[in-house]
Amino acid sequence: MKAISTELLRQYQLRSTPTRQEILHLFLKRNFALSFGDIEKQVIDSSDRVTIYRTLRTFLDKGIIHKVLDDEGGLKYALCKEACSTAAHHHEHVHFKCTHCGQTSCLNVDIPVVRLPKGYEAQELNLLIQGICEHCS
Amino acid sequence: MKAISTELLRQYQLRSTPTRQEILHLFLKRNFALSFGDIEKQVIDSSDRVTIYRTLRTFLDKGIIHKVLDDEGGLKYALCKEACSTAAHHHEHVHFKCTHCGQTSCLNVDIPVVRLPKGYEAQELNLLIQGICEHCS
DNA sequence: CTGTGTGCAAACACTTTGCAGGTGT
DNA sequence: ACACCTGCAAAGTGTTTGCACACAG
Repeated sequence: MKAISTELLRQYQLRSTPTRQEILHLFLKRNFALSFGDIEKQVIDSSDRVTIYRTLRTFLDKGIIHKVLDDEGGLKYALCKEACSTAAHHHEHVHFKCTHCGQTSCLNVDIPVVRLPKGYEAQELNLLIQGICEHCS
Repeated sequence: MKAISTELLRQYQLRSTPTRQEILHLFLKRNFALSFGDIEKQVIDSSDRVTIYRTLRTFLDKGIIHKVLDDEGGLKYALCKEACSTAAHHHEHVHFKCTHCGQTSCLNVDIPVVRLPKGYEAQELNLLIQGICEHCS
């Protein structure tokens, strides 16, 4: 696993540091979106809060992770997987938030086609579905 | 117009005060979502910032307005219209944000049906579309 | 060795809370 | 008259910035 994160960092031309390894590791371990708080809890002993902010921003800039928003505006982060890069480039996925366990993840479903009123032209589409996930049902 | 906001306030059993009138007025005048900043700019001379926060919260609680989120997590507010109350009760609409003029509004389109993977059950759906609006195209 | 990353402290922006006084009904 | 609103000040919370040192390449 460590090999994967090391490889990822090199791939994106980022220096390999403990904090980056740890955070990347976290994302690889879980396959759902993590909030700043989630991440902080796991690495606060080894890294400063500020470093986490900076690391996340760096990852965002490089396109390693992307933002995920829930209905209340709560911000989370998730790894960009193959799906991200292939589609019209990130943000074109459907997110699902379980109201029971609170986990948010990317769903691999087709993006629905929406008929817009005259004069409107869609460029990007964000869909958030809330409900019960496969684990909690 | 003032008559409308006065009527609205009475309807929701809220006292009619200058700040509430003014803010309600703003929402009635524009038919797109307003951010806290948008509202602040218009009423900061006559009302305190704190009062605006409290007024918005009151309106939210009473269901006069609802939150609208953009892709960056930016928070805006919009009047609840007929559509809001009829549908499975608020949040069940499609929001459109124009990348050109920045205005966000509720679109009156059908909510698409999404086929979820096995085990998932949808309860609520939020759709944000970004692109060019009828005015900017 | 050189430039980037990190930790710490402080600044900053945004939102909430407490309280005294003012206002709508 | 009474409950509810408002303004001001202060406390919270979350995020960013400046700077000196540490470390990866």
